[in-house]
Amino acid sequence: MSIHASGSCDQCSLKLLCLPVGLPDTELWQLDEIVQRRRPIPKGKVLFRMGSPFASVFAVRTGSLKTVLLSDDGTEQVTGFALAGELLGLDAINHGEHPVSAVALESTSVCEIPFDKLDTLAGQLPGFRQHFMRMMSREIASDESLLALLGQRSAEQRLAAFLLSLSTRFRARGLVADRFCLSMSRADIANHLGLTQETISRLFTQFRKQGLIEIHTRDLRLIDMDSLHRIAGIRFEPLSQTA
Amino acid sequence: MSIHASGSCDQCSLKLLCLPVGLPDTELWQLDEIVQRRRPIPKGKVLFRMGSPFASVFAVRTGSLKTVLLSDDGTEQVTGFALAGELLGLDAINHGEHPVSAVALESTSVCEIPFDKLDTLAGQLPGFRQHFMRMMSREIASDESLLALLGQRSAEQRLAAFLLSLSTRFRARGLVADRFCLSMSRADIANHLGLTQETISRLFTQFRKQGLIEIHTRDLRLIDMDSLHRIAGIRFEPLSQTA
DNA sequence: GAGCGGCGTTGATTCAGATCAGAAAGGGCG
DNA sequence: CGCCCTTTCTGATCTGAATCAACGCCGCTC
Repeated sequence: MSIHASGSCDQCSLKLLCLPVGLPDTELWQLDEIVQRRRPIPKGKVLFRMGSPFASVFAVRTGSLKTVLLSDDGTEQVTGFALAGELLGLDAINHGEHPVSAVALESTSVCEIPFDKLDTLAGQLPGFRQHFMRMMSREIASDESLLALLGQRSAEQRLAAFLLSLSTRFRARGLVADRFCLSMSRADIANHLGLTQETISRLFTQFRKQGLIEIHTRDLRLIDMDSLHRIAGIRFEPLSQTA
Repeated sequence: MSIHASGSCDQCSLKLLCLPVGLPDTELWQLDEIVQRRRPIPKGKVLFRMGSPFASVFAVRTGSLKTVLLSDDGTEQVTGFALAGELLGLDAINHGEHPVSAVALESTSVCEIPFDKLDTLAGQLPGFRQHFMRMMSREIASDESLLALLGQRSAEQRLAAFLLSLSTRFRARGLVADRFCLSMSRADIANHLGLTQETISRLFTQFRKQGLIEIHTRDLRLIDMDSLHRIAGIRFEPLSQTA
């Protein structure tokens, strides 16, 4: 049960990124009414576990998470990272259970939106329905970009594209685009990009020596974005909502 | 207006796989009314081109297509193959233009569903809305599995998994699971799996020599599915769990 | 502040799959 | 049927990233 009901969608700084997008104030309260605000999830703890029943979609309020798909043989794939304003659980609507686990990368708070109520609202408010479909669609499109990244690009290109994608997402959140903190470990980045931790580490030092970035453990600064773009080989269209 | 109106959803053999799923007969006619049936697309021709404006979702009636994402630098990624009963264009709802091109792999017929009408119907019929969301969700989940395939698996594992996945999809369409025709070229398979056509070719002969499959150009027979399953999903250790 | 464990870096070596180069097999068409 | 063109197959070689192996660093706890 959520007792921790600080804030409302109306007052939330993310309302231009998150589910409320496009909802007129006269309708926003209806969404607000079904949103449950939860107490923060500590770093390393799961929001939901792969295989667990699906009942709600989640929106990240603060912090970040990774989504991890565990295969039968024990292999893991970090399918994405979720930042503030992004939705989690869209992949679970179909089967009714989560195909991935969501793990907090830092202390993270989320809003819970019970799916049955969301669906009802989608029936009533065309604008909301359309926006929700767009968010699902964006998820598909961004997964496709990531597929192209994993299928066609060198390690160097992948990391450059990943950093630029993060940068874009931070900027969309009103943060500076050239200086941010990596909440995920090298191993998580590596896994997500289909590489190894050693390769990521080597690339970070290579980029640093080339004067493209500055990095101290997890504090990152992008110095030469143009070169990074050139390396990435893609004029980016964002990599992923969940990149 | 579509003049080529052969058949209706009600009579279509795919109605248990396609958009009509879960719609009671009393509502099916409403869907039927907005579906436009097109004349077949010849092999190699596009259904829609990357970058073109999005107006409709398409359902494959017969035949098959590949979806291709073209990057700025000219590299292509085959993001998927669409078989009968599957939807195309879901990734375009967000930006309003197609992020991929859809190319027919053989003579292929599709049904066109104008998205504005689909959305209206989604507002009116909860069952339809929920099913459509499930189809979008499934797309996301399956892209995530593919991500795991590209991120973590060897060439051998990728191809085995791909063949088994095709097999499953054919079976769901009432076809035999162990004998089918590959409508896509080796190059398409290779690209989709993040490999080269030479590797695919070598793997086919390897699988043949191991007695796992029989293959004559594009006519495939899966002989030892158990072994294919074993190949598709073994080895590797989990990766560090937290943060 | 000594010891410890998780993360990150660096170096040496290996190997899966890419690349390069042809040969063979179809397949459409005059 | 014979020609041409595309697709597929096979072999030889190369290479980017994985793997294997230490080691340093930082933040803990005791």
